[in-house]
Amino acid sequence: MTDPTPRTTPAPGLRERKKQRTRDALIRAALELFTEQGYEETTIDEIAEAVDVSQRTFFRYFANKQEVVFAVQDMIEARFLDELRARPAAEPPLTALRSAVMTAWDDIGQTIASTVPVDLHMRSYRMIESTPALIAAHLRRSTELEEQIAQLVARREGLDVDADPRPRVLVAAFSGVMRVAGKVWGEGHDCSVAAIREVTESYLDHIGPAIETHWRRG
Amino acid sequence: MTDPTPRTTPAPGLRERKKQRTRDALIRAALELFTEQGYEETTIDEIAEAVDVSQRTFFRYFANKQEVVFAVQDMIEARFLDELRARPAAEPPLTALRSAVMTAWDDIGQTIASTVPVDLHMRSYRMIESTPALIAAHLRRSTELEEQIAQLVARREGLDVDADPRPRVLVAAFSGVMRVAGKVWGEGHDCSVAAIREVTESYLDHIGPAIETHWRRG
DNA sequence: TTGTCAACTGTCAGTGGCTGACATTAGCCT
DNA sequence: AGGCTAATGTCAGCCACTGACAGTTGACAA
Repeated sequence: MTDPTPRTTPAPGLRERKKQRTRDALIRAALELFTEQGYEETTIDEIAEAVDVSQRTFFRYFANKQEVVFAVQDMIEARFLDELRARPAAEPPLTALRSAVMTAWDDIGQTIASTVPVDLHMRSYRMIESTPALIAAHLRRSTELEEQIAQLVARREGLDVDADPRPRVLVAAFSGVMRVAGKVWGEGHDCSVAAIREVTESYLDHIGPAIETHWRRG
Repeated sequence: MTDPTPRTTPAPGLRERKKQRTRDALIRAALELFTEQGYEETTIDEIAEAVDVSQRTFFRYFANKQEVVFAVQDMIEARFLDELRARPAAEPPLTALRSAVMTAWDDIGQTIASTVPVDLHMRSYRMIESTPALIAAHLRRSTELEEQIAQLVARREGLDVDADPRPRVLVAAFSGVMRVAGKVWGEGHDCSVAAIREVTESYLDHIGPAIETHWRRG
């Protein structure tokens, strides 16, 4: 009766599905509470109670209170990095970054929205930017992600990140643009995925021509 | 008997001096413990006990555990901002920044060293860079300081930070260089103030000519 | 189907960061 | 000297987080 040949994942059993549901519920409940009454004002006990699990269980899914806030970002970033790794090596670096972002955003429409509605994600973004402790965490995460991207870009081009400054510079510029795009989206009223796609695309168009000189010595 | 006409400060009484001593002792003890056994591994109780005050008193001097780590940086930054404000308006922006840094470092030799030995300060710097929670806090503080500097630079030049991108760009470049200089100093073995002065100066020399075009419309 | 194993969860007790309330001490000022 | 007020100690309590132990529940083989 059961089909034991799924495409890639090894058939998630009942246990795995249950775990996933609990995790998703915790994220949703946490973000809902955080955005409604504030991050500091929300207790882990409240979150756990909303999902009807023990406080201890919360900490079995998330190492700390901050982690649940960035769970969605984690998914998006992981997807982005995967896409980036999958881009053909022949593609110029900025083009690869751009394509990866776009593909990632498209997938988010399906994958993420099933966990957390897009507008909740947007409200969370605003909450992060207005909570000192989360701003700090966000900055740290950003620098770590930048470093990862720089490493990937360098490998694509066969360069050494420490010897050649161009990967880090490109990634810095790219990240700066992405950051501004995210900010503009967060301040706007359009919570759709299409909106952030649009904004990102137009912003990337601006730096594109300016940087996209031929890297690889011909 | 008492001289009621000090130059600027209104004659610190016994109470004030005592407070200052307690605060300094707390900072010294905290940094000493942090650098020796680690930040997370050190308890507020330990710090308080080392200075022979109650835990509650610690929290009357510092809002939280992180604050004591950055107390010295706070002094340095405050001094730097003061110097920057005092620079003549005729000076080109980068020159003003450079002069302010140099003067600040010179003062640190006297002012800060009396609170915390320079080598302890250097060890603290290394500890911060290797403690995730402190890295995050450090990044947030840095962006806030950058914003303040950008505001000051903009005012000097009679510009609007939101309308003209140049202040923020200059400050970003300046901060980047300062950051690298700090890193290089932290990795080196020379804990003297002269060393960091030297490093800073040489690094600033590099970007100087590149950016120092005439800003003010002549 | 059943029984075993391992994973998931709840409970409990405890640590450490942090705060409010209240009493006590100690510098300041007349 | 004595009143005022700031600084401190004490205590009780909240909340984030953790280890230990026990109970429950999927997974999997006999």
